[in-house]
Amino acid sequence: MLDSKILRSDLDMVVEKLKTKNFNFDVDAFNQLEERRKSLQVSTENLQSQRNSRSRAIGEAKAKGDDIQPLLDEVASLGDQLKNAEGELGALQDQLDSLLFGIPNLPDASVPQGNSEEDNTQVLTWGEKPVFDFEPKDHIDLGQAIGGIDFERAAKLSGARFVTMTGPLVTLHRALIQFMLNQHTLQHGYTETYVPYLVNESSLFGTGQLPKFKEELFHIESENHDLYLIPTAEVPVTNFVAASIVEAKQLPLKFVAHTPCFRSEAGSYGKDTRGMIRQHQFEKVELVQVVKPRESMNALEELTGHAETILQLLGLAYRKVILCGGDLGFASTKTYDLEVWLPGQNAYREISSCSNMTDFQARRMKARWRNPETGKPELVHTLNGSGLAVGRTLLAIMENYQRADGSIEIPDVLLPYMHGMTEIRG
RNA sequence: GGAGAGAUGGCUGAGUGGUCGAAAGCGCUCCCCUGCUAAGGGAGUAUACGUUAAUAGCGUAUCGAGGGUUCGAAUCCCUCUCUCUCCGCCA
Repeated sequence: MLDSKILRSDLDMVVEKLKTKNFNFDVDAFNQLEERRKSLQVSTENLQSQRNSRSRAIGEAKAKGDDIQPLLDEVASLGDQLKNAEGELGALQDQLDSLLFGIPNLPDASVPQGNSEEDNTQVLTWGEKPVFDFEPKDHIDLGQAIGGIDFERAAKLSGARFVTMTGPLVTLHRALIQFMLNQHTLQHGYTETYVPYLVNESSLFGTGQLPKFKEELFHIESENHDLYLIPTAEVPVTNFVAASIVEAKQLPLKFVAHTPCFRSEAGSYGKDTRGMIRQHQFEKVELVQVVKPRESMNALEELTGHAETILQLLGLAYRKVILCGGDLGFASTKTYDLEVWLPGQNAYREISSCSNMTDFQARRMKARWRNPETGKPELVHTLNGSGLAVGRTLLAIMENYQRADGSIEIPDVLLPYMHGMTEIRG
């Protein structure tokens, strides 16, 4: 959510910046609503003021033992007028709110113009793409050869976009999670957290998934419950600081959480239908930071670096891009995507997305810190990034570490977690 | 699942219809005193919105959330959420 003050004071700048995010702001509609809101608010507050002073007078008169009936007659019509005015103002405020809630965060000046993935700018590439003296398979064929990855079985249980895995590949999957968590807690200074996988509407509003992106969520509604499956650990973890004031000396807060993520993938029919790239359910190790506003851009570099370290330690070639305005997420002011090289697809594919949300989520969540310089509570900045998406990391390892006979070598850093296994074969 | 208690400012906690944005204490800030430290004295100390050149004044809202009663609600009524205690059940 943007600061409604800058909408009023610097609307042109806001509209201009939103254009780079391909968001067309209806200036006329906003101005009209604003005008009406202003006059209605003033007149409503006048009525409230009258009511308050009259009521006080009645109280005083009563205390003195005077006859209050004439005073009561005077205020007889005030109640109805007030009720009308308050109702009208409330309805108008709701309209303005729903407008405001739907406006994305403003992009940083360093964000390139553009409409789609193609316009993202590459910052760097790391590592050597593996060279094979045979035709590399994709993870689906590899999984089939080794056994243990079964999409049809999952379809029987749940439907499309699910998978069951059995055997050593699942051990590798678990090893990845352990490795990532250990790296982030022991080397990068994050605090490990355990969180609910079902969250309420207000949490999702706080991080920006609601009200605008409801169709992308799994909604659990029953007689006694109204909850959503988390699409990412960002939601529960970032909301740790919702409706609170954090002491300056506690910042930055750095949390890491391993959770499943659930996404309905509505609107992505026909996209990545094969394999494990795009699933309704996947595991992710998520990094979240809560920082002082001044430090958030540095924190984004740091956090992205932490995700990159995982790729580097796993020896996976990747490239780092800055998302262009059109590809940038709703709540983000700047996002780095890390794209891992997949030999089976002969392409780089997203494996991590690291974003600085500045005060956008903090304002929705009312997450603040006490600034010692002013003594006042001010909004914090929040950041998050995948460190990494585990399912995609698993298939990246399968495809990058495959051998001619279809077996898969285990990267060195994972060996301590594989209880003796050095390779996986069918 | 059954029975009961509760939710007030950064924190603890008073307040059961009127001048209450809210006593008191703690914490914090500033000042005074005191030859260190400690102790003591005084003043200040919520947030949002509107108006405004203004972080000055003034106005409005906010005592878990939403509704209601009333001229007037932290206080009374209803619904919901959450917390705690006891009993039962249970991974």
